[in-house]
Amino acid sequence: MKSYHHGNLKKELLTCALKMCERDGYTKLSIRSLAKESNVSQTAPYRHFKTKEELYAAVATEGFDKLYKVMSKSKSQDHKKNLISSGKEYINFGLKNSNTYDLMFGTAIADFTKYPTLFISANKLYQHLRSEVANHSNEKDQDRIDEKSIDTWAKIHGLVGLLRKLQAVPSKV
Amino acid sequence: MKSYHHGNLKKELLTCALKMCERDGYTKLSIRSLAKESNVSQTAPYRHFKTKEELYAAVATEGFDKLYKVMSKSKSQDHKKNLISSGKEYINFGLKNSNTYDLMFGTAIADFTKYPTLFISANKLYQHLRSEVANHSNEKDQDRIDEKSIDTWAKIHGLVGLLRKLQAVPSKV
DNA sequence: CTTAAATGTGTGCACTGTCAACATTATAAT
DNA sequence: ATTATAATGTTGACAGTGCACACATTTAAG
Repeated sequence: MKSYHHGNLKKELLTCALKMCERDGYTKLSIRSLAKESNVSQTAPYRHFKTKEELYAAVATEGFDKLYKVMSKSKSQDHKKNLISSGKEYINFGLKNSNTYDLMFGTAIADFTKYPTLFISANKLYQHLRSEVANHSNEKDQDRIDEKSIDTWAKIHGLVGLLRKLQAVPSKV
Repeated sequence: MKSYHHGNLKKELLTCALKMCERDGYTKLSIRSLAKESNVSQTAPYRHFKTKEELYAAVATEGFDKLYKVMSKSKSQDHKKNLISSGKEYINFGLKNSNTYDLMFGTAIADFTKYPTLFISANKLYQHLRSEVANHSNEKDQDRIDEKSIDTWAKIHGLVGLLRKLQAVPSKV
């Protein structure tokens, strides 16, 4: 029944990895366990991901794309509403997908620039946030927009991190 | 020369682990490599750290204590100065000791409450920040103080994380 | 002084990332 | 269509890992 060549292994590995990562945490996500869970030989994944970090990068990319999606949902005329919605979605994502989130923002992947698709996805997310900040603040100066964007991102990102450590109640964003 | 019983192995292991963690990142810090670098048998560390996570916890505790120390340096009458100094020291610590920082705030240690000394050290740090925030803001309401404290911590924590990902210039804190 | 506890060593198991050699299939060149 | 080649799969091996066990040696308590 099962042919020697799978035909679509890379995609299947990726979705399986995403599932496993979120379920068990990325530290538990091993190439071998991934292979086993995908019913394929131990080293088959190496044909599609040269190294474990590359697998991580692929999973993280998927994560950034998913996050981008939920943050782009709100398309109100009210720019403030958009920004708030994005913030909520961001925090929600960070709390619900905490394992994937940690892979995305931890030190598992040392250098994003080594993985162009990952870098692009992460940047796309930033650009989206940036545009929302720009719209909301009516700021013209590009550097100031970047400063504000990073500030807000930092705040939200920090919140996500701390909300998981402490059992504190989130303040107003 | 070297006696069978080391006499001070735990402390020596800890400082060695701290060094290795910062040098290679906590993912590379293995119990075995630690044992080797400390010139002791592979399983000797297990007499002092029952599990790898416990070793992590010990290193992280050390990190929190160090961070507390540098953040408590400034004892000006000007509360604003104290807060700003602490912020700078925090960011500096996060950037200089990025590997240890990641161990402290990543998901390597799932639940702080499992390691009381770690929990206490982390809390002590928070209480310090909290007191500085309280002093600076002249706020009375305890919940509001907590909110503000978490907000500022979140912002700084987020900043540290992002500053390492992006090559951006930090904005005013 | 004897006995128990603390702390060290050696061995072994199951798992990991990665590599090299080989098998099979799909694709491109003739 | 047939053949060479590249893509994709499998098996086996190596060193490194966390951890559990039995054992050795030292320290401390009775």
